[in-house]
Amino acid sequence: MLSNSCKYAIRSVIYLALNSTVNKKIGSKEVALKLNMPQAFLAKILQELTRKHLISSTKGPKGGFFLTDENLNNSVLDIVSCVDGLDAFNVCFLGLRTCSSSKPCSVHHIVEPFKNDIFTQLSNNTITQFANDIRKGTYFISLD
Amino acid sequence: MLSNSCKYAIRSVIYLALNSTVNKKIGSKEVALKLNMPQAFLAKILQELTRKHLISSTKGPKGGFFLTDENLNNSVLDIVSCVDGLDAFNVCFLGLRTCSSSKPCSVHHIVEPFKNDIFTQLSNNTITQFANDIRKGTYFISLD
DNA sequence: ATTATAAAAGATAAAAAGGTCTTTAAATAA
DNA sequence: TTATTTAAAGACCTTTTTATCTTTTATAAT
Ligand code: FES
Ligand code: FES
Repeated sequence: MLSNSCKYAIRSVIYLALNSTVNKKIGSKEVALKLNMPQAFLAKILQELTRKHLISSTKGPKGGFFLTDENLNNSVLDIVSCVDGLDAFNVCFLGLRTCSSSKPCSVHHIVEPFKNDIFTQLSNNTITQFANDIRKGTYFISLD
Repeated sequence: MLSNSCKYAIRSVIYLALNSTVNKKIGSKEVALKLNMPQAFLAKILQELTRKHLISSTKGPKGGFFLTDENLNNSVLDIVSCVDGLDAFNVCFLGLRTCSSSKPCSVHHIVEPFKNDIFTQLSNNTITQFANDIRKGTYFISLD
């Protein structure tokens, strides 16, 4: 459902939420290492997120990526929207031209509630909230 | 979640279930036309399904694709398994190395029930049963 | 000022997915 | 038996995704 790039993006942003501050910026190298992602590829993705103001960065020594309060208040769906777009939430599981309850495919009744649930979960929660749940140990984002 | 090829495959097989018999074989041309799929590409997919005995075919005049009783009793998951494999049902939505309730990602509690539901729906129902629901008008597979 | 550091930019490339085209083989109808 | 029809096979092409490498730019520490 989500592209590889998008998965990398989400986990990276949460990692930054958990581990960086404006005084402790983190390089793409560390993120890639800790979350087991291809470094150069991740750098590109973070670059795009920066361009779209979903994360922040500065160059040079002690530079790197970090999240401002504004960045932290974005929803995870903002990340998805930025990297993949929102098409995935509108398409039919079996490839019908449109996904709708008036002309449902054979699995629509299962798929639609799921799409709604996941959409709600991703749009109603900020990066901070996702990060907090990781901190608490409720959920996980790394691979160890 | 499913590849394009797999979506084509599922809808085609259901179309064959609804419209073909051993005495009324249907060419890839008709299926492609009726379900709005690229004909040559679909031919390749049907070819593979034939090789794996999920559908049947004969060459020559009055030849084409059709389903035997045995074919009709396959589950839709058999199609998915043949075309895409079953990986999609095991991977983590956010890209963690493993998807498990013991180390869940932030959306696991939503994704896992969905994966189970859809897996059950696809594995517990035969092609015939899917076709019957279409016949009844409960669900749809074409695009008109 | 100089140097070291890290992101930005951009060119390049490998792999996978999606799709087309041509030739060959099998079956049937005439 | 010949012509016709349709799937099978296989070579080829395009686009998207995933990824790497090199050069440039900004920044901060010295
Ligand atoms: S119509 Fe197929 S998922 Fe909604
Ligand atoms: S751990 Fe992410 S979907 Fe199960």
